[in-house]
Amino acid sequence: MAMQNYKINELANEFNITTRSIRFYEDKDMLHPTRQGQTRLYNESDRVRLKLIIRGKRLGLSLDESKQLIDMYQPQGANQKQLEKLLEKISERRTALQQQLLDIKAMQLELDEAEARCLSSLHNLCNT
Amino acid sequence: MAMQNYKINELANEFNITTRSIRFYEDKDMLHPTRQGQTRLYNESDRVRLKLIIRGKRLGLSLDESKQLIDMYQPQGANQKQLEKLLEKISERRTALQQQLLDIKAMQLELDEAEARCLSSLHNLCNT
DNA sequence: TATAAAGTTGACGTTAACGTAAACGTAAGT
DNA sequence: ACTTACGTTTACGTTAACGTCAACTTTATA
Repeated sequence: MAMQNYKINELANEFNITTRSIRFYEDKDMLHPTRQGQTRLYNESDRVRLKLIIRGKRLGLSLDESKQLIDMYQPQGANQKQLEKLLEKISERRTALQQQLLDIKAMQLELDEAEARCLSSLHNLCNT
Repeated sequence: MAMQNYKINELANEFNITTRSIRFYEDKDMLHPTRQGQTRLYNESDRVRLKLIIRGKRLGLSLDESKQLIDMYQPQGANQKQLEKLLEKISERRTALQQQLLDIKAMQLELDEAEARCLSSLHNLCNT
């Protein structure tokens, strides 16, 4: 089973983004496609990284934050200090995620109330 | 019990943002302080709106999106069409929140794995 | 072989969300 | 009266994350 390859447009379609964005991410050193001639070829690893970038965006992360997160996932030749720093960052991220969970719950409740008021208003409009 | 009032700096401190931001939000029509002389005075309603803005930011919403959400919460003199549009938007928001929940869970798992690898690497460093 | 389709690299434009600085008014403490 | 702190407006600066040409090459296809 040969390593799966993707052309830039395939990825752009799959994730519903522009090729411009994909090249931009490469510029930011977040993707590292090989070349066939001058054409970019992406492998599965790049695809995963792209997926993580998109997910990060949905959670409101900046590209820099996503990059840091992604880079954390393979602590290759990291020394002790770097590893401890990573653990710190992981912990911070976890805290942020917890907060986001709370925020989501709160916002869901407010949506419920807003919806109720909307429906009530609609009902009133019919009965007057 | 008189209506609670806040000065711009009190709010800035409470939410850990700059007064510049608060004035900016007013410019965007998201806050409506009264004036005492030329000084701004914020009431509880403004404070709540500010809280919603901040929460929106933590979830990655743009100011425009937050504004729309906040404006939804009081469908005052909305007609039927507007109310139905609101219900639609509420539903969309809910969907987005659901996706964010999934994203958070996924990211939490990945943080777990990343942490495990970090700890393992640290352990290896000690035993070699 | 022509011609369209998809790829490339610059380079400049754009929008959001403030930061920052200038230039000024006002109110409190010493 | 003087300073210090806080308030104001106006306006230009900045960063992130792309969009949008332009000018070109390569690949696929009729």
